[in-house]
Amino acid sequence: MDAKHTADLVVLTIRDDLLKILLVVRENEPFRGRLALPGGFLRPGEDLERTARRELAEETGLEAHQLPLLQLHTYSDPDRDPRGRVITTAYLAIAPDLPTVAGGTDARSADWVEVDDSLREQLAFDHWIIIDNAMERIRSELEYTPLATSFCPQVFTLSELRRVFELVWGVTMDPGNFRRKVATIKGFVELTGRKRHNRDGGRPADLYRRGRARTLNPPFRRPVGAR
Amino acid sequence: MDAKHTADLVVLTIRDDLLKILLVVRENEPFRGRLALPGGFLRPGEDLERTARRELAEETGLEAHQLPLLQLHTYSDPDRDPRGRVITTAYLAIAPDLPTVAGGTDARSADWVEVDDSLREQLAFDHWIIIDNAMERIRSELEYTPLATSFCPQVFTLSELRRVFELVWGVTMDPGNFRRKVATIKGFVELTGRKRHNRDGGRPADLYRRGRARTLNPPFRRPVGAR
DNA sequence: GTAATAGTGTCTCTAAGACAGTATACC
DNA sequence: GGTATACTGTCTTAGAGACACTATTAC
Repeated sequence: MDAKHTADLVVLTIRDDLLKILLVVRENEPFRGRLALPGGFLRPGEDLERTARRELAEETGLEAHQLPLLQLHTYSDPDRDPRGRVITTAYLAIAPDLPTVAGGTDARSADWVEVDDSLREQLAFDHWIIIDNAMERIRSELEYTPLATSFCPQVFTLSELRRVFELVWGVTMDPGNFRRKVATIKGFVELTGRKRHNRDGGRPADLYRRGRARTLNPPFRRPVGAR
Repeated sequence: MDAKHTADLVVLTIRDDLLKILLVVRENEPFRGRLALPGGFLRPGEDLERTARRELAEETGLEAHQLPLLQLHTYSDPDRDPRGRVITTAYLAIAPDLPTVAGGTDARSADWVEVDDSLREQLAFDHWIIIDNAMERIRSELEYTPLATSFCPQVFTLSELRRVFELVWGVTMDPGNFRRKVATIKGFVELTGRKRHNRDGGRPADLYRRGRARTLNPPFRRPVGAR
């Protein structure tokens, strides 16, 4: 049988010291007016990753040519879309805090919503399941891959990096042990030699950039009590 | 745009002390006569996991109602199928050594092929990429999930379980350390109390069954030099 | 007894967690 | 000086790897 196919995006960032997801208000039926993941239909000649990038730009104004996309999962319940047979593949994008986004053609507006809040909303389609699955995947990816650095700008402090782990896992971590742990993982981060001064005083922090490692060895272990 | 959608299966087992994958010889064009993953087209009312189960039964005679399927990745290159726009979602199934399989309707024959051999064959479509990605995924899953027990029958010895890790990772492991490691992971395996006697002598081995853990804590660490 | 396989104990080293102490900034 | 943030060191414990040793079978 023939089906339509969409790519939906879970776009995450840290803003105001909170973990936030990019959601759009649907402009068209079905679920007009509801919050939804940005995304849209596959076009001829495109693969799904290109669809995801194009829709992200169209719906939110985020140009993401260099943003790495991670394919998450494909949802194919026959009844998941009231319009008929629509299969969707979810992609993950993580960005450092970005300028406020603007709605594009398909969506009335695009905004950052705290992830926990988004899961309490009435979302369009099965999007709450997609977000829920995505969050569990991200919590796991933090253990074994340098994904956490995707939340940080090009150069960052270890406090910023630690905050990513704390927000995603819902824990607090000892700064000293975190620093030592990061240092034992080869290729995770590199010293830049520069420092960042704080407004309110305090010792200036060393600035780091991402390393070349594509996998963390040894991996992080999610603390007991973490999400 | 509309597209056709297929589910393809990476079915693995250990036979003759080798890691083997289930492949079919294609009965129809395109790629008639070539080896391919079992799989086929989505039908109305089915989700992709049901498609995968149905095709597995039709093409290979394997009834897999209770076999857990793990969704791997969706492949959507516009040119991946010469017939036109066909997107495929790959699923993983792992089975303990099974009775020899027979070809079904769509496929001339189904047979177990050593995985490394399969990657040297000229496979249909992009199936070598799917297998390659699947193997990397499995190597990773062994670290964090009880997937290894899926290769074993309901009750098994620790030597059998250790052999799964050795074959998938391409290493040899110290039996004593492996035993101690397995014991520290809560809910990974449980003692049955029974023992298995060997033909050629040797101390009888304790028999275990899978535990309830869905994630390994602490996880295994892939030895250096492992695949 | 020997050969074969299963299982235990011990020693060393790495890594994790708790937490005290030091360093460098702003005020 | 006080406060705030960044970083270092030390102690204890858990886990990994190497490897010697004991246990139980077939022959």
